[in-house]
Amino acid sequence: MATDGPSADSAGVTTTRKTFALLEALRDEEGCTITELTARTSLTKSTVYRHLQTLTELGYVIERDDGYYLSFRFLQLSETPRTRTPGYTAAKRTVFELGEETDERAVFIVEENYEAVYIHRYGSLSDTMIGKRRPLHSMASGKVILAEWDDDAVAAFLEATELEQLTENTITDPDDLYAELETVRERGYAVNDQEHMDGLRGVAVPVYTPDDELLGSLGVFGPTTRLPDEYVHGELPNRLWDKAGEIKVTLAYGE
Amino acid sequence: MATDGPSADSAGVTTTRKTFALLEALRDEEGCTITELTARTSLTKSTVYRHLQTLTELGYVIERDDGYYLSFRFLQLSETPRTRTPGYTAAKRTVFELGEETDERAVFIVEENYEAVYIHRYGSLSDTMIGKRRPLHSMASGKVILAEWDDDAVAAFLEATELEQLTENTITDPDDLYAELETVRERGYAVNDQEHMDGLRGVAVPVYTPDDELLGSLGVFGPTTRLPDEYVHGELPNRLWDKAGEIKVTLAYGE
DNA sequence: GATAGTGTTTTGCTATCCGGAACATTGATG
DNA sequence: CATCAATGTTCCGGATAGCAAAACACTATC
Repeated sequence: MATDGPSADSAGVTTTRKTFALLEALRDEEGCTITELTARTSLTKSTVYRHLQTLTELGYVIERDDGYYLSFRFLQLSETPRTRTPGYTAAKRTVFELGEETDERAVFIVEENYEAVYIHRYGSLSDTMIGKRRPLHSMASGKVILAEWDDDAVAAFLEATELEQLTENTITDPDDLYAELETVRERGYAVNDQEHMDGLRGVAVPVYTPDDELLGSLGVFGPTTRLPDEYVHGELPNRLWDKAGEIKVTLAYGE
Repeated sequence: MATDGPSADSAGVTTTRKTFALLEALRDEEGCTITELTARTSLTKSTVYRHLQTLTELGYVIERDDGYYLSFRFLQLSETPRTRTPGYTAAKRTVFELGEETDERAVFIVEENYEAVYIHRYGSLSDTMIGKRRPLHSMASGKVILAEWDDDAVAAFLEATELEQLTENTITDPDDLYAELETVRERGYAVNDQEHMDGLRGVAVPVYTPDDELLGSLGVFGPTTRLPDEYVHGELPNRLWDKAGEIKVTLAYGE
């Protein structure tokens, strides 16, 4: 069931909301029939059919014998933000190298609408996580990004969001978060110590452009058994700083 | 000016077409103001405003001081097809390795609606090409894919499309294409010899799943000066076969 | 052949979307 | 400060586009 579907209480263009409810149902499960999409959305059969026909004509949905699929044409819409700045493209290559060198999951994450968004990721073949959104406060990468903001900006974030408790370790008290961000600023890196998911640790550093603007956050995560304290506070941040510096150099001097 | 916008002659849900006209205008140029989008689309100012507000509420568009931007949320829609099969994810890593090893542009391409679509690419920081669509007949990767089809399927393709002439070398005669596909089948690889763009050569091979289904096409391309005949017909296809085989093995036995 | 399930088309109704106009805001200029 | 132009935001009445329900067509199964 698509979670971002149209709501009767929402303003705006209702037809557009219905279209996206349908697209999100397909996002969550491809190859659905019209009957299945009717069940997954709160739309009627003929509305589903009509929207699908339109989306198919526009090239955003593919109809096959067994059902409907999202088209690769959405790549054109997603690559526009993902290549918004050459830094994002440079980070892609770095994430790959980092993943290979550490033999762990490597990620490049940015913030959008107060959420951490996976832009690039090196890891398993199954779930690429790209495009997925996570709370800023419970991730090393998110904390790195928050640490770049002044207190007013962090206060606005706290006003607009809730410090959701995901594990026993998750920071849920604003004062604790301010203190943690201060630690991140001093250290130059952030650690997620099972704050997002039990058994998982992560380290992240900020990535700056040659103009010293924050580009995003470069991070590595893995099971606690493979990321002990000495590594998390020693070699790993060092390696991440090196890699972040490589991105900066690539941007300053070209490939 | 968005090229896939709504047309007065089209059937279907007109409101949805207007929404996508707007999204495509933003795809082509980000950071536009309402006035600019009104000029770029044939929509009126209040329609533009209304749709943008809806898209912003849905999280697909971001409003900033200087204009409107596409959200990373589109990654969620594009990653669904791009991770439709683990083979595509495996191909991503291989494309990177291939690009690094050859020091050329490396690509993984699939077919959708009779067009070649760049799914993964290793190359310059500027234009990543991902999501872009190209004619099948003028690309090595496209010819590899066409060579996998039987004559009926190729005939249907020829019926539905036009063999557009892009360079002097482009194949524009159906009989020539059939002959070329036969050559591709015999050789096991395809060459694009300045058929798509003057000065550019490419080589591509098919990538198969462990079930021997066609996954897509793995290719390398670069300027003719760097891709001479001996390389194009010798070491390069060999390397591509090796890499394609690696994908197959990865899929068969895991990472 | 009959039947159930699913996809496609039809159709009348009305609410939604639209576009034009009014209004609000902002920045620049004198 | 006042004025003005440009741009963004809201309002509003009308009509048509979108809707949902129903009818119809198609397919697979027994």
